[in-house]
Amino acid sequence: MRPLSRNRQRAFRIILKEETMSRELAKTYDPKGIEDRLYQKWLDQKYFHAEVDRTKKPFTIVIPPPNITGQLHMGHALDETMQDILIRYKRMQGYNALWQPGTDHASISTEVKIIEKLKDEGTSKEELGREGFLKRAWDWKKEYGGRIVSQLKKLGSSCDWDRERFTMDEGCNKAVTEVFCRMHEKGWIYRGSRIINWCPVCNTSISDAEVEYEEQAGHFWHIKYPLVDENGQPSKTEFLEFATTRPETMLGDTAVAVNPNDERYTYLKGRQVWLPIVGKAIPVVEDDYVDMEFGTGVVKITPAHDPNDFEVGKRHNLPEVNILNDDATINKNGGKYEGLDRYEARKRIVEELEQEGLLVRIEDYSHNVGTHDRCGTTIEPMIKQQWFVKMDELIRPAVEAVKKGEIKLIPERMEKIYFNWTDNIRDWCISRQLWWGHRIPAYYCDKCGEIVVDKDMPQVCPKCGEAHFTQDPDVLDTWFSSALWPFSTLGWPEKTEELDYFYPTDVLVTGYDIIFFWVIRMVFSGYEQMGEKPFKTVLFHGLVRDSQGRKMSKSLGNGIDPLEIIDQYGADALRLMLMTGNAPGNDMRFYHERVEASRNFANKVWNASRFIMMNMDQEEEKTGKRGWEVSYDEVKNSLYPVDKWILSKLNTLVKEVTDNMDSFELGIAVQKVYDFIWDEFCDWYIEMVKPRLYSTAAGEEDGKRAALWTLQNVLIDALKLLHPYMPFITEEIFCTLQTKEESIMISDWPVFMRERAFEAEETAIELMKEAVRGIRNVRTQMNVAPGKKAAVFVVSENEGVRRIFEEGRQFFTALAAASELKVQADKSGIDDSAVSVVIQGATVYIPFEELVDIGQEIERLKKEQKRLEGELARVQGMLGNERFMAKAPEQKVAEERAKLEKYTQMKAQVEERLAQLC
RNA sequence: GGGGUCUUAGCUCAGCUGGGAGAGCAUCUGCCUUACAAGCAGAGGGUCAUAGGUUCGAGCCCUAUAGGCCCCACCA
Repeated sequence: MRPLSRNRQRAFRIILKEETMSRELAKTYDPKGIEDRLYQKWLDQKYFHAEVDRTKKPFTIVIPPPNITGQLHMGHALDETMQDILIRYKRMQGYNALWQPGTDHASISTEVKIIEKLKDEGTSKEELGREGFLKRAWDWKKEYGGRIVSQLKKLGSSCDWDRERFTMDEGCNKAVTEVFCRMHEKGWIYRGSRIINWCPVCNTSISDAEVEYEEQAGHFWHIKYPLVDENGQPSKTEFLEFATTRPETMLGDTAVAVNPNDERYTYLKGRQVWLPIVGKAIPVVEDDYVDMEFGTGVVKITPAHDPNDFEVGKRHNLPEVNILNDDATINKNGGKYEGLDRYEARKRIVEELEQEGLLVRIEDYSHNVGTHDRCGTTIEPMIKQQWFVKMDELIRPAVEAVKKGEIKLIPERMEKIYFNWTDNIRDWCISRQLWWGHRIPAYYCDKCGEIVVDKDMPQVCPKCGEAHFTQDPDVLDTWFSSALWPFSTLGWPEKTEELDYFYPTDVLVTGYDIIFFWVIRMVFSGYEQMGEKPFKTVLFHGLVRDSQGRKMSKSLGNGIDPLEIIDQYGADALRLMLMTGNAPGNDMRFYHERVEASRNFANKVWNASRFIMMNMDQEEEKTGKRGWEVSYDEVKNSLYPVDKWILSKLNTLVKEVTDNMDSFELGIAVQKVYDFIWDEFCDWYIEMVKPRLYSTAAGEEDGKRAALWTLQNVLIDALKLLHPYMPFITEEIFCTLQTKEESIMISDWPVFMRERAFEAEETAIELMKEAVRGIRNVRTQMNVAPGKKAAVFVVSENEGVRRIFEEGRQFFTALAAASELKVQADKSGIDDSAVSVVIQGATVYIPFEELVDIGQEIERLKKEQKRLEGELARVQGMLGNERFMAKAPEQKVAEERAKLEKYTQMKAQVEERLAQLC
């Protein structure tokens, strides 16, 4: 390999093979070292930073803030890669691109982790007290909060780190308090005693969205309660049978219900049943809620521990008897069962019922049990005083926005999931009995108990004048602050320039799994607080699963650490792998083989560039001029048809990729770039220009320079198209390749240029490619040794076709392994035993010295004849169909006509050749 | 119970508004051709789940069926 020019040596010092200290570029691309160096450069140059600039159009993405407790996983990697691609693309297009980063305090997750840690240290939350605990939490945040951020950087994320935010920083706190007070003022946040989901392990209420149902094998206990006789005593003969999955809740039963239309039970009207164990009479009520078809048509009602029963209880004014303590042990209302765990109590109650002859039978039963999504504990419905957000009115603009298309969801089917939630929405329980989070700005008068909601602790009670207050001990659901993220990060409630300029944001990228938790809540919060949507488009992605299609999880131990993959293959390879062959909203599987394929592509790009740089160096040594110093106008007239062909192909690529990116078809876009670089550019174009570059013949200087110019400029544009996906390698090559611009990430995105569309050259080169493929094919079929050259005759009556081959003679000879190329109008001088390949308008003959099996050759031609006949039949069928001709679009008809001509011509050529041989 | 989604080459998946079935990996054959063996040149392999329908034309639209996955609801 050639030595490098001086400035090139400098740039490549880092990637030289250290062990040899030779001047060769490494044959394989090694991302180690390069990635960190380039990322640091971008940071130093402040390329990620965006300032309000009214002369430019903004393009904004807010990051879904990762939890401070989190470690980077494949889901993040996919999420961040997509955002980075969009941001880098828009930045190159000249937009003022802001990627707003930050982290989430993740109230309950973090609190649980800290509690675990405290336990290890032999202490506890209670022992530390609220203040002490919060101090520990902040320490924890300082220690681990930065970890996830540094991991995001490894991916190449071009976030504006100068603007990093945290959901519990001063500004976000202010936003949360402001929203709480405003909504309370409006009556949309209220405090109420309602049935909520309680996690007995985390000791807090949780929202409906946080309940995960899982199918569990359980039992159905068939039980009977005695009716109450006329003396007010339990009857010895009359019973009412029903079934339950949670027998212990009978301690809180306050009624038994039947359907009013159930004729079997009309006699029960006005009667009572005897609640065993507890020993009291409870009424029989009639309620439509009861399904007559199910079981015996009798339901025990426990208003305090079942959401449906709660409703029934409200309708019939039933007492609510809470039988559970917060840790799910039975409380004093459970009498002798007080203090027992809910499951132990269940066991004993069943035993007691059995002894009393009230247990009819036990049936195996599989049913869905609500669990807490964070800890997996079976949740317990309980009636508690909590804070709620009233949803019915708040949700309306959020529904309208999507219906009217003001907010676009990609893929579209996500809209159905969205509406499914909005249509069935219930009030949002926002208070949590935790310490780590935003404290609820509600204050209770120490004297009269009056509730005052305000930004700060009130001075005097408006009711009784008392000056002492106690703040509500609860904190807010972590999603309450996340819901404000698109505007709180931009400075709201202050009227900042940023807010005015960057809001509404453009795209939100996230997984479909948090559509309820987050997306919808941001939408209604945006409309409510800002009077404007938070983003224009939501781009959803799926889950990254393991190679067997399972979710990656800690318990399965099947998670793949993105950082290890980056270490092994480079961030670019990981990013490319995540983006190929995947459609929006679809899950994908992780395969090492797929990362390897991406790594191989990086290497391909590297080597193509290496080849081009080598040739440029040689040219520079000779002429002292760099390729990029030459303008298009200077080489325009020296361009060969192949040069125009690749430029034209690139031109089309630019248009298509841009269109795909604009429609968020990121996977399709990168696939096209991949195919262009590997197939068209490397496998064809580079091979086509090699003879020209290596030529020492006089008078070829202009042509050589045109080739170099084309190589370099096509490469640069291809790198630009690739840059959003593979930022590191493209930057490294770009900077080495030329010195005009300092970074590819702030260079201009390529645009389609009409004057660089060369249709004639495209057709010509495609024809030659077909000839080359045909010849290679025949050679393989005939087992011709690769090194063995043979003369090639191209015979065509068409002068234009002959000219095409004359103009491409140089590379065609090389690619077709021809010892010599003769282009002629007739087949004079060609031996009959020559092998032939038919392309449109020409027949290519290859006379091999060895005897060719004529029979085999005839066979081959007949096969080709048959294929063409098949094609012709299809085309003629279409063109002969009146209705096709009447209804098909003009362009389609023209295409088919062209095919008819092509196949007719080729068939004639094949038949002519067959006639000669037979 | 309601809804979504998938079924395309041996495997994993693309296939944009309907207009002659694609990629990567795997397999087979031949090549260390001075950018790249993480490569090059060739090849094999698909009744696009099944059955109907709409259409000049269906992998794509409609209906039904079978199987897989997911979300929501939660009949106690």
